[in-house]
Amino acid sequence: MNTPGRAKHIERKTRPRPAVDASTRKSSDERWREILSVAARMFAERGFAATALSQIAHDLDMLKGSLYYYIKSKDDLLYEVIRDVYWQGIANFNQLSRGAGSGLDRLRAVIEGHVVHLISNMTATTVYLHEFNQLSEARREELSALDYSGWIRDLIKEGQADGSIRKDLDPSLAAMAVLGATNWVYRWYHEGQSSPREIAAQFAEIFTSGLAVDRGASPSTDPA
Amino acid sequence: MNTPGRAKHIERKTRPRPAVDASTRKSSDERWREILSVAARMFAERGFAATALSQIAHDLDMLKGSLYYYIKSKDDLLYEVIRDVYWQGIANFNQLSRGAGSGLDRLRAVIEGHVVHLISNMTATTVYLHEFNQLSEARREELSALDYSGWIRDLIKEGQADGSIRKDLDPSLAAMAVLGATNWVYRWYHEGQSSPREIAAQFAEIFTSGLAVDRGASPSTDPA
Amino acid sequence: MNTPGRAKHIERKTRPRPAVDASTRKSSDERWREILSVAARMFAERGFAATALSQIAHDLDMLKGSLYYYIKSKDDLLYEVIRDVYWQGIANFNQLSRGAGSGLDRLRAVIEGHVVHLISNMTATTVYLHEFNQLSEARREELSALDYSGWIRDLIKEGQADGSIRKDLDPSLAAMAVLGATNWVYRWYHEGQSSPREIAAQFAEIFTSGLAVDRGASPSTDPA
Amino acid sequence: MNTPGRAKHIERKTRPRPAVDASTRKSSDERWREILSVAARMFAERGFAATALSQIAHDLDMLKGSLYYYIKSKDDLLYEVIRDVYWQGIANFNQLSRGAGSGLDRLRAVIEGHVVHLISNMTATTVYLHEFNQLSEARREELSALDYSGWIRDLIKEGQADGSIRKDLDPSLAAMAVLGATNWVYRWYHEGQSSPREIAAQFAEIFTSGLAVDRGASPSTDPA
DNA sequence: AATGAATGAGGCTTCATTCAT
DNA sequence: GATGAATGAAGCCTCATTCAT
Repeated sequence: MNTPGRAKHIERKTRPRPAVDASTRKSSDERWREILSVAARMFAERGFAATALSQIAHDLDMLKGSLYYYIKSKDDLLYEVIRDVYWQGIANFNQLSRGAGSGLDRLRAVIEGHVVHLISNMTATTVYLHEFNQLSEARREELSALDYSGWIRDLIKEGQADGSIRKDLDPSLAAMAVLGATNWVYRWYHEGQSSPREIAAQFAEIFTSGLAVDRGASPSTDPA
Repeated sequence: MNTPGRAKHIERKTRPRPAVDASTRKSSDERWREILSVAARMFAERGFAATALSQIAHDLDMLKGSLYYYIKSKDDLLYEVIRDVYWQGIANFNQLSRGAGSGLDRLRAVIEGHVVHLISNMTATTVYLHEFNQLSEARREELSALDYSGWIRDLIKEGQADGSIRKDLDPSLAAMAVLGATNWVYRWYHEGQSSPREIAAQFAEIFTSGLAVDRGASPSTDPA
Repeated sequence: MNTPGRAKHIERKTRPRPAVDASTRKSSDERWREILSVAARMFAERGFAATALSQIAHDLDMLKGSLYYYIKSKDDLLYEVIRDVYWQGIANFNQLSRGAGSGLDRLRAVIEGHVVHLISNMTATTVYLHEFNQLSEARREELSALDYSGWIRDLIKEGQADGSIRKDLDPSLAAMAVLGATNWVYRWYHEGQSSPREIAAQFAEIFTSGLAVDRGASPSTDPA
Repeated sequence: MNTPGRAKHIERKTRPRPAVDASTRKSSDERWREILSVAARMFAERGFAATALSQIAHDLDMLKGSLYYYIKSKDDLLYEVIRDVYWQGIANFNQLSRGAGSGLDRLRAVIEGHVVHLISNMTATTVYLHEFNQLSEARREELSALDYSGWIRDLIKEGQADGSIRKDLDPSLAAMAVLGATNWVYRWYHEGQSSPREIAAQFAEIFTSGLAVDRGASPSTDPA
């Protein structure tokens, strides 16, 4: 597991795009987004290794060879899809955990926000969560700063310190439980079920109830 | 989310080698179990689609073509790996949920038992959970009876009926939270961390606390 | 029977190369015709199942995988080779049988025309006649409209109706005799023998004499 | 084409069979005949190259490896199937053409006998006629003595000499017509159609009428 | 900004054949 | 008289990638 902290200082590299003059930039950029979108969808649906570039190209009404105007390798495509959602995830978490309130309060906010964010970016998130290992090792390392589990664990520790969270739980394991429940959403959610907000609220409720100090046993009159 | 990754653990399960007397030397059954074991390990490590039969054969010191003495297709191999753990999972769950006690009590037993079982069969479980969709459609349908989420949901409903579980939670969503937390274990567990039993106990504790009735009924956030 | 054998002749048909002006260099269409031609020749020489795509590719100075830019499967190649000659055969027959004259006259024209056509398209005809059963069932059905035997039978019936052909012969069997003699040409013809027209004329003569009315009506053997 | 004559002096080689003691010989021999029979059927149905030994073995309820107790190679099987019918063909022809009467009379007998023989041995004949080229070159040469076309041509020449057959026909071409019509039977005959004798009679009638001297033009009063 | 025609490597699968038992 | 477990070669096919146009 990784050292946590508030999302380290990592500059965002500019996408490797071919030099295009100003006039064509606009449309090329649109095409690029289409490509990413189609690729994300197919990687999510069938898996990275099981998706052929020719299939992606087909859905875009172009030939597979033409994709190489935009990418240097298939791995590029996976990387770009994941990088997008990766940075959004970091930004999202930073904002969520920066709030006021006890550790438990902030944990609730994080759970809710995480679930909503995940569902809002379902396709890319699915690719990120399911296909990360298919990235080249270099790229996997490049994208290793995002460590939700560490961040959540720290939040739990803070809650234990400020008396809002039970001390009999292992912060790391509790963090894994939270992360598992929330990440797993990509495996079962589909539209038409409960709304994202409802899911988020219920999950947050379950975990805050589960982690909160037991009023009966050890009342929360034990501030840090 | 957390930097995802599967194969951190992937222990080589020692095969339950049936005591072979001298006359039965090197039975085909033994070889078949070796094949299943190696295949499971590699599918778990690199993914089904990214694993070549030649790699599996290489690890077994045989030629890739020779695998076809045992299987009819690569899909067969995935199927056999998954089928094993699939039936064990069903059997395991049946036994766990059959116990006495309130719905909540049985839910606790199921959570604990499920986590322990999952960790005990880490490799095959990883394949089952991560590569299920790579099965042919026919096979996916054949293996569609295993519905942990439905079973857990029913358990929660029973708990709500017998008064042991809060009625303000959606049983389906709560079941998904439980299942997500427990299934996710395959994504982060590796030996040397907390013991399986410890993990199981803590997860069970978090969810039983979270779902139990009789806490101060804190549906709405109740800031300090 | 005779020592059977197919490929004695197998001339390399010169492709009808559409006059290409300088701007249209090396069109894909030209390559495709080369592929068809080479495939037809090899299928005729060694049989479909015994011909490897690698052999075809080798003769074309390309890699076997490259063939798949043009075809979807090996069966495709057989199909395309056969389809060409199949339609030509239908067109040819239609024209031949449409002529004026008695049934016998038209039968003579058909026999002559059929033999000439067959020899002119020896390679493809050989593949058609010898490898038809190697087509996938779907394709065999697709190409089931060509029914020389039925057409010839009808011609004979017409001849019997108009009094030009003996009525003591079974039209179906007589048609089979005609078809067998003419189709069999692909098994023995090779350049340097009698000319196609000569063969055609002699075959036509034999059958018209054999089927014609007005010979001394020799149904029963009439020894000298 | 081959030098004709009455089937040269060629001794029949003993089948390459493993040395078996007298007690087991009987049953082994039976099994061998079963093997030949199944192989012939499958080669006739799907073609030699498209038939796998495993399919033949399957139909015999044995394993493909076990076939090698009886044969040394797949080619062996084809060879044995063909050799049987090959010798029968030679014997049959010898007997047929040895009769009395004019050349035309004997031609009639040959046609009739050939058709009946062919239909009586349909499966093996099909393999012989359709798969001969799939034999190894050595074996093809070994079985090159059977030359129906030459024999028939000679018969026709004799008929032309004795005045029973028209002199305006090329004996070779006429022989090919006869042979084509008769051999082709394997391509269309199936039980439930006209009886073998009927087919044989009609074919003989067509060709004797077609080849006979025209009573009007050149009466058969022209003995050798 | 893309096409068309490949390449080359490698993937899955089949199959004739072997050989110890 | 056959089995069981391979081998090794080859077959069909896929696919990421290239490059001239």
